[in-house]
Amino acid sequence: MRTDPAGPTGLLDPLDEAILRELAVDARASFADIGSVVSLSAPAVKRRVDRLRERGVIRGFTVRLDPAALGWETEAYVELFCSGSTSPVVMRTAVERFPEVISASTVTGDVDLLIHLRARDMRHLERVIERLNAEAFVARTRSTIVLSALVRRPDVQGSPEP
Amino acid sequence: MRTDPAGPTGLLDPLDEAILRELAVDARASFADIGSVVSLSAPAVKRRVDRLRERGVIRGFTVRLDPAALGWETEAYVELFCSGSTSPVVMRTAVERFPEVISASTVTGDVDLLIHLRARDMRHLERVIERLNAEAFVARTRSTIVLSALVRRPDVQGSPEP
DNA sequence: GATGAAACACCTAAGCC
DNA sequence: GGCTTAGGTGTTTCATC
Repeated sequence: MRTDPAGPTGLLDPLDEAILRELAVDARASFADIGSVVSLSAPAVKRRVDRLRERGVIRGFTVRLDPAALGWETEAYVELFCSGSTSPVVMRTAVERFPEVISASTVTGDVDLLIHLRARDMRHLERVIERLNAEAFVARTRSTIVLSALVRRPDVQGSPEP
Repeated sequence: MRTDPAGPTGLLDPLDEAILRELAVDARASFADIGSVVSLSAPAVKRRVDRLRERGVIRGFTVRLDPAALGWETEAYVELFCSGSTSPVVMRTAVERFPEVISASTVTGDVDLLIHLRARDMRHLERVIERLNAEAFVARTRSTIVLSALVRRPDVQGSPEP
């Protein structure tokens, strides 16, 4: 078995890190191209990528889209205050039905659920907020509209485990 | 020039939409595989993908990583209240230096800057918040820690235009 | 203007050392 | 981890509609 220099902490081999950096920049890069950057042969890169997928470090590969080019011009955070003690499963099921939702998390503090979403325009956003407010478990909402995006970096894109 | 069924609104051809859906699920899928789903030949798919890249709809392809598997277990939102009228450029420059920051946006409301970040653990998060607080233009911060991620969907991953 | 078939170069994947 | 090879893929060209 291969010695894992990362150990149980989840830290990675420097070569694995370099490979992930290249894949983050261009996930369709060939193993040979990645290999020439990290000084490894193509098969060696493939083996490491396969292993990273097996380990669950790599969840998959996806396309980076420009939402504005697709007509999604409005971005907002909507905080949900829930009535009584609503279970996370109920929240998740309800919120998942909205294609506008990018992420939804239960959080510490007054707010029960923090939602990050995109809408085509303000009119669309208004309708989404109304529909969120209409959910049975939602007591009230508080919205914050994004004025300008200063930093945008890659983040996890896989669905959370059930 | 090609007739754009999308028009100036930014909406897409149904075939382009289908191709983007496939790429969102697996950005390393072969053009032939995508073609068999959308009923197009591999060259036709490639030409459409090339055109989507030229148009800026596709910004690139990236890897989806599991932060927990990489040792990033803590996720939080930090709201920054800025002293006086700090320019967005100053905010951006300062915040960009933090590798922990996933996104930073100027927003409506009391808060001046909303930051989404990941840290290895609570101790790490605490240090990041301290460092953010130490920035010259930061009056105070308010933090919200993510308890559990209910929904996580792909979002833009390209850097915002300067 | 867009598509599909074919040709070639390149890459992936699975075997070897 | 590198090398080799067989099969698959990306990319270009060309004819067709």
